[in-house]
Amino acid sequence: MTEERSFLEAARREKLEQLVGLGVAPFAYRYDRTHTAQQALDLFREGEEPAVSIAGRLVALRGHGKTTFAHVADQSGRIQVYAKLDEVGAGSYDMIKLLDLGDLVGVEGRVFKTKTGEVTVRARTVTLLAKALRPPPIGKEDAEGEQHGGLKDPELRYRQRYADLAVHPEVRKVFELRARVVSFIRRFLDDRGYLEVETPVLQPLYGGAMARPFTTHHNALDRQLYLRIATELYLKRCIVGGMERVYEIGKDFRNEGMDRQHNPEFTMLESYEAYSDYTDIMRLVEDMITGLVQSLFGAHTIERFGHSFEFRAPWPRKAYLELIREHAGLDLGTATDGDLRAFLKPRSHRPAGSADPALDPVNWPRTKLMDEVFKVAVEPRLEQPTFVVDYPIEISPLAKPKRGDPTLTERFELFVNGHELANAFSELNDPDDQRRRFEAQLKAREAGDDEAQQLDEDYIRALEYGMPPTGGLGLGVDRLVMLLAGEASIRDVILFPMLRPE
RNA sequence: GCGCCGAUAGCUCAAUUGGCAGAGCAAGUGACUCUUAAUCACUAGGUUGCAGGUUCGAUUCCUGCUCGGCGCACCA
Repeated sequence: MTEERSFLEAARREKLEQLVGLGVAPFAYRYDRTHTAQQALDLFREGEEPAVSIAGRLVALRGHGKTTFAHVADQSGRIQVYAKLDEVGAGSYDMIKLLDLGDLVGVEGRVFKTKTGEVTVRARTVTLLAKALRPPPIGKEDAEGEQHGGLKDPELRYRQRYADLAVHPEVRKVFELRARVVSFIRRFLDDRGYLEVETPVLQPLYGGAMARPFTTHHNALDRQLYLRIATELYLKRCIVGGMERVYEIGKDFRNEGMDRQHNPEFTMLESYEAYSDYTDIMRLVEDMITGLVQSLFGAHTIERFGHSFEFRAPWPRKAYLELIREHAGLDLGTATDGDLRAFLKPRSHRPAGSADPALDPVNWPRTKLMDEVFKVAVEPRLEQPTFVVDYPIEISPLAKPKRGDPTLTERFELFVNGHELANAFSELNDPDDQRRRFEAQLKAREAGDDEAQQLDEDYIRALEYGMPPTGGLGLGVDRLVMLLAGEASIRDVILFPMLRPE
């Protein structure tokens, strides 16, 4: 490493030594900042020169011999700094000449306006707070505000998110939005009497969703454990125990492919409310998301991805089977499996004689065919917020049968912009029925569906103690943030997304 | 997992049919006490992702690998 260090870093280390030679401590302990950059800008009044101390990273540096102009950026924004030999003193100016782009500095002085009209801090003292030994991948902004250079390589942006954030304030905005979303959800549920709880990430059995898990091993117990794929079954155990409204916002882990909508670990909100059903949960979701959009943007309509999304409630509720009839022209009451395959054939891009028989629609059970028809024909059409309700019972093993039609369940999924955002149901609380549903899942597993759920005896035991009727919700937080931030890739709403090792 | 595309200086990008690897910014030295993509002069900066192959000669053509992007599959 030492001999491989680039000449750019060598130059910075050389300056570091010169600074030490000048008696400057290159890595300070603290700084008394009185104003952020934005506060300092706002402070300016014509004819006044208020004193401020600001601190931040040097993002532009223009030396002119015995004067130096710079821009210092902090979390609030950036402000110009003007340092003049006569005003900071010769010793201090020697230090200023050794500063580099990327260094962290504190500046104390008075706010004034230059003759070209930019509000600026006229430095009285400049303090080095931390020397940057590596050059920041900083771009330049021209008079029209257009960026030149900068960090564009997406791999570097995700791998070195610290550099991405340091150089691109707009990236930080996405994560500020994310934080406001999560904080709003907490407040919303807390205000409705929900209790936030934490359930196990390491689980002896995984359940609550259809997915392949990560496995791990506990040494002292010498047993295999799974990273959770959902919090569902534990949260409902809480409901059994009399915690009538609970939620958890946490990471789930699914051992599946990665693409711009999937990261192996992702953030899920799950909430459960005793004595309510899925219609209550629909209203809860409407209230939560319309409230969120209103609180974030002060409006019910937002423009994203070239479309306008209208969040004003109530949102349309459309039955799963109706939508398939409407968009695919298939009546699932009378259509045969062959009809479904015939519909899928021209629309599905699956390789015909694929090596993996599980990928060949010819071998799919009817439920999977239906699901595929829905995915291909219906999902892309669900642009505006829409509740899809009453899913077939075979693909909903944790939901109560629908009143009046036991082939369906009281379940809904919320779709926006063609993507599923939430999944919810009237929770199945009949332990004997739950056992039968698990057993059906076991059969599906034996038939080769490795995402089918496991039979959780302890969960059934919990239901046998009696679970009140309960409405439950799962909501993908990353997906919600993607929609609200207008980001097409999940990697742009996760600070440190999963990447292959360098 | 499959397909397509990509990887060149710290960053952003060039390089003609295969013929000495370049620019802007960043960096170094000098000049400059209201500049703002500061300016001017000079200087330095490269194992062209890795490993092979073809060729007198490879950034360029071929094969394999690594990493990434996009699409498909899986899924939320």
